[in-house]
Amino acid sequence: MKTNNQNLRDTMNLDPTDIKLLKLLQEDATLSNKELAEKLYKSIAAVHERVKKLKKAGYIKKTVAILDRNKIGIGLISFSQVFLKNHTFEALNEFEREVSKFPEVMECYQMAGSYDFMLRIATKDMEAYHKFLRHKLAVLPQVNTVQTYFVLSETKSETAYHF
Amino acid sequence: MKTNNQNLRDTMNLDPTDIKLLKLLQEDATLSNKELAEKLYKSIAAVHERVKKLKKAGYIKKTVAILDRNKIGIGLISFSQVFLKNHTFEALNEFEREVSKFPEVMECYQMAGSYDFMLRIATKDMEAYHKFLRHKLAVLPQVNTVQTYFVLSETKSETAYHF
DNA sequence: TGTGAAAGGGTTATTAT
DNA sequence: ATAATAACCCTTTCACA
Repeated sequence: MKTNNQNLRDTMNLDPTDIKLLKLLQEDATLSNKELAEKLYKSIAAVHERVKKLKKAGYIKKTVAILDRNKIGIGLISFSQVFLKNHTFEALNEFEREVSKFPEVMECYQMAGSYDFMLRIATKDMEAYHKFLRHKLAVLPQVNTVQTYFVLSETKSETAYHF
Repeated sequence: MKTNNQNLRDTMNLDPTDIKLLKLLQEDATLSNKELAEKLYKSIAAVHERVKKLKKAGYIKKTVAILDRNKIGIGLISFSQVFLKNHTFEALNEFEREVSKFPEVMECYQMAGSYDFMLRIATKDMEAYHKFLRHKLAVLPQVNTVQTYFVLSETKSETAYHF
């Protein structure tokens, strides 16, 4: 099974129809096979088959609803640059594992350059961020320093890649 | 119409079922009303009605497919801190408007603190990033300096908020 | 791979409670 | 606000090109 999947992923080639399909679905995943078929000048069955393949091959990782974060009480986004005390394999791994468990951490990236990790953090407000920093992030034994920048306003927030 | 919508948005209160619904859909928007109804111990019609309301009221902004960016040839993510030459209302607005048009810019945030904007940029590779910087971003007349940090690896990437 | 048709299931509007 | 019904549309599969 594992081998099969891997083979599919590595060998699958996207034709122009697949690319259009992916572009449409990453903008609006509620499009029905019928609607997609019309836009692509293909039959419903053909579209259905392609979408199934693209999912199986891992091109489509998941389909999700994007919520209005302010309406659900997520009022503060911040970016934290985290410097670790040391850069052993174990320290990096352990930090990644632990920090990924925090629900406030939406994204975690290991960075090239002057700091080690960049986190995008979503909290209700400044007080919630403060608690997160004091009781969760700063408490991790691998962490040396944390530098946080707060978002004033969100101008663009896109999930669809241009390719 | 506009007034109606606005009223709906501002006055709608979420009960525990709405919250569970939103949480389920932001993890997996392919769940059918039937599946949601089973998980929430409600009727299909009730779930259908709630989802419709939550969309209309703007809680659910859109539903999208999340693609595997490496498979579609987006190999480089970078964060750019952008400092503007001046901070007039017009300069800020004009920068936001122009930078949002670039497909490489996935996210644009105005920041509190020492720099003005934070961009998350997605490109095929370093060469594509370089072209973007030289011919698009650095060319904007409002831009003073750009400091870019490159992502080595993505440890966590989540679209679902914890609320 | 793509097509068209058939069967089954899901979605949606309507009704009533 | 929820439940039940019915009509409709969509998804899914299959035989065939």
